[in-house]
Amino acid sequence: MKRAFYERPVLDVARDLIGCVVTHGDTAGVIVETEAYHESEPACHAFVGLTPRTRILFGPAGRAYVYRSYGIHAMLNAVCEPVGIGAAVLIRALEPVDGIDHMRARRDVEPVRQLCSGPGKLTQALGIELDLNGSDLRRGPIVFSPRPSAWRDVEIDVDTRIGISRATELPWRFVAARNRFVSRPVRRVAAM
DNA sequence: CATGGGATTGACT
DNA sequence: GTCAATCCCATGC
Repeated sequence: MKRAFYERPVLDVARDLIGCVVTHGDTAGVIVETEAYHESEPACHAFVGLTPRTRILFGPAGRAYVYRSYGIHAMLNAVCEPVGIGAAVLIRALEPVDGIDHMRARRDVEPVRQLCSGPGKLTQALGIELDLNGSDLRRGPIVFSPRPSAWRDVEIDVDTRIGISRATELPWRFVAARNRFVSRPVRRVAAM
């Protein structure tokens, strides 16, 4: 997708990324779960303002923001909104499409359902690490591409975000309806 | 420079 | 259901 796709309001991008494809090397999957984060709310890293860590978030849209969570997991985000506004979409789950055996080897688990069903799992399955922070999602090595035709009219459920302690009430989690590859089922469904 | 807290996961009770 | 692992970085002295 072009830069303009990511320069829009982060909630729109989070919704529209459902059904799009993430590719890294020989592995790829369809995005089935996302969350939006925006500098205006305290769950977003950019809430604290411009620091070395949040520099990427405030930069040009369409780049990867990759950070380490709990000292263990890498989290993949797509930076959104115009330069100067800190916002990003967290990629929380993929439906595996390509390189499934490679994913199995990296994850050391067999069932396809468990390969990318969580933000830390999918980065491990795709081999995404912190060195890709700031990379361009159009040029690679991580590439985001538009919805395949089968995903054109995907139905999307909305729910509150997972694993945060602040701004927990915001319905900023987006999930492909009835999809079995998500990290957790939706609790409070508000179909769109 | 020391401290504390995670946008999580997997193992275990 | 509980809990520890483990690293980055924001914050405060």
